[in-house]
Amino acid sequence: MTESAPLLRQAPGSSHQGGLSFQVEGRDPGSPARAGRLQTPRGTVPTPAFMPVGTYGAVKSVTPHELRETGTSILLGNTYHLYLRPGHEVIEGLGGLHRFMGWDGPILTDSGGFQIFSLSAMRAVTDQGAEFRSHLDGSLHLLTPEKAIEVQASLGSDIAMPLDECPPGGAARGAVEAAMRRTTAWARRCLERARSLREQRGAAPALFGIVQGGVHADLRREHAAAIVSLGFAGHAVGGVSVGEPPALIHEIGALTGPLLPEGSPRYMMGLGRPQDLIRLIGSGFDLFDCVMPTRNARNGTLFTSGGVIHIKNEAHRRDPRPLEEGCPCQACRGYSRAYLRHLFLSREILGHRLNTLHNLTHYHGLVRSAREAIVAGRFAAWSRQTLARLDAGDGDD
RNA sequence: GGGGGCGUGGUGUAGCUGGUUAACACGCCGGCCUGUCAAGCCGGAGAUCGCGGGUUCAAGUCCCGUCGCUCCCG
Repeated sequence: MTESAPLLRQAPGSSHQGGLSFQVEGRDPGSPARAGRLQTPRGTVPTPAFMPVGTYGAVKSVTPHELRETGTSILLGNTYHLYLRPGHEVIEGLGGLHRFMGWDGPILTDSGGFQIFSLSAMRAVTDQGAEFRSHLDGSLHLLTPEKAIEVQASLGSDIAMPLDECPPGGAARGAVEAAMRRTTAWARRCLERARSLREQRGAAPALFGIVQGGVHADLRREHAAAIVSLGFAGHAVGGVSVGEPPALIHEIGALTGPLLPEGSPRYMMGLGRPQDLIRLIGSGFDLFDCVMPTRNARNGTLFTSGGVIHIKNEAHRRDPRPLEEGCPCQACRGYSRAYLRHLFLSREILGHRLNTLHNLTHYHGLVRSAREAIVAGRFAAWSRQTLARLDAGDGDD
């Protein structure tokens, strides 16, 4: 973990790496898929990796200790939410987000760009930044690219995301192009602010660039080139699964993944279902985050290698079996589907916890299997078989 | 014994002075959820209105009887 041999040969601005290094340890001969190791000052992340979403400084219903048990190696936190509550300066005063929430592993923070998009009813975006109203109390705030970096730095984030503009799936081409230009301009400002912070304080988060471009192949190519040229420590694809036809998710991934540098991490933002992760790993992506395993757990949808289980369904009322035979999670080790169904229908918080632990364990197990398959040189077969099981089953086999 | 109130889908209730396919909540069944305003959202099944009779073009909605529950007075 102390070794710091940056492999960002393609990235000219290696001074922006913020203590990160990334090694590719295995490649699939038939696709861009690779297995790697992302080293951060707070620990190593074997890739492909899934990042549970801890918006408010907590992965809902579970503790950091339990997250470790599910296989979590890196978390996602959120600038927008923590800035509004309790306030980044409060967290900074208490020793930073890691100490505040009791998680000592790496944290990647989202910039708030997605909230500008998803809370669109209460915002106005200009070149200066995004002016928005708090969803908590209606107060007015201005989030600039510089501010986004400052907030993430004071949280103590290990990997910060630049402020970007994420147009909705149905956006007109012109709007997508405008969002790209703005995202590029903001990316430069974010890099500059990170550089100056590093000079002032001696430390600043590593920064990943974000590629926009909507559903247009030429725009994705153009923006990938623009962002890659700026020398980020890693690269993300944003603006995916924001309302466009689902089939395009994989097309965008297949096109854009290989356009990003091989020597640094590739992050597909906000994805996805297990099927999506498998395909995107096949397109060369290393990092993912998504609310799906945690939110769906609380809403009663549980993931297994045979497909999805709706735990509230009548079919599970008297089912003594675990969700998935052999799953190492707390829920599968100790409880029946019938009991989990009962907890869900009774709205017991234990149900939310067990369901969340199961879904995260399943997600981490999935990407770990992908990693092992890549290292073993059998990713193509693994991918085909795993997808086939998901497509065939309903989880109740 | 006398007087009053109530009986509407599984449960609890709406249904104004009678007028199209009886509403709501919860429950039940099913689905959705992709950089979390989300322990959330959407949909479906389910009552002919205690029972019998009457008035009326038309009754859950008025009248009579009856059964059940309930309150008050003896």
